[in-house]
This record gives sequence, C-alpha cells and structure tokens, in this order.
Amino acid sequence: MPRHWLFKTEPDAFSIDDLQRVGREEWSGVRSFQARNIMREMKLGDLGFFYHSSIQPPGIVGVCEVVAEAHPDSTQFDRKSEYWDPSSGRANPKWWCVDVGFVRKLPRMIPLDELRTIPALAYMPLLRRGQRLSVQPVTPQEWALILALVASEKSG
DNA sequence: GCCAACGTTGGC
DNA sequence: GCCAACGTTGGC
Repeated sequence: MPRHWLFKTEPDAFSIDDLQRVGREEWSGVRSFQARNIMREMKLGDLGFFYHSSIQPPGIVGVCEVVAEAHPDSTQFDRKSEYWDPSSGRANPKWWCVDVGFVRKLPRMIPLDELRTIPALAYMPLLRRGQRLSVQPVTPQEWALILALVASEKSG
C-alpha cells in the first residue's frame, strides 16, 4: 500500500510541465531537516501531489511518483551549485533526497483556496498557518478526497 | 543549552 | 513588496 506525499515547487524554477518533459527529476536542494526526514520515509512507487507555490493562484497541478528512494543529494557536494554545503561530506552526507517521476497532470489545477473550503483537509500541513514544509505527508483520506474533486472532470 | 537575531518561505 | 511563522545560528 503506497503512502502519499506532497511536493511543493515554484513553477518558475521547475514546473509540472518540466517534469513531464524530462520524465524524472532528483528532488535536490531541499535544506530542511524535517523535509529530509520525510523524504527518507518514502518508498518506491509512493505517489505524491505536485504543488505549484509562489504563483497566483497556488495549487495542486499533478501527480508524481517516487522512482528512487532517498539517496545523498548531489548538489551538496557541487561547489558551483547554489545548494553546495561545505559542512557536508561524502563520508557522511547531510542532505538526502528522492527522485520523482511524472505520472499525470490533473484535469485542472486545484487552487489552495478551494482546498481551504473543505473541512476534512484542515489538518494538512499545506493549509496550516505557518507550515512551510516543502515536502509533506498526505493521508489516504486526504489523497482520495482531493482526487475526487477532479475525478469526474475530463483529463486535459 | 538558552534564546535573541537572522534568514527563508510563501501566501497575500 | 510585505510580513508572519518558524528553523537555524551563534554568543554567552
């Protein structure tokens, strides 16, 4: 039974269309211990919502899949990367990440505002005031409820 | 090991 | 561009 997750990204940097184009992507650059620990829990085949942040409107735009379990984030060792972390070493890497693969776009974006109107989703970290986790767990109930919002709509 | 200052996130 | 929230850092 796969577990479910949510991946936030700024579409200017990496969007669902980008993921569709490249097929899979190392989810590198996450520099939060909490988010790192969440990624370490992910298993091959787990599904995730793909969420666009820092645009108007923000919302869930697609579904992705964990295609590689947590491994050291390559950007932490790359001096030329903005995510280079001189305090981390290959013998004991500080930052870990999964790879995500494209599954599908939703028939339409589900805006954050719409998610807020559903009481059963009120405990999602995404909707909690001040919660800024870039990678989050999603319960099976939340997963089913959100997909049901667009289930009857035509795929686009 | 406390806690104030700082930096980042991300909706608005 | 603003600013609330909150994780991290660093002085002590």
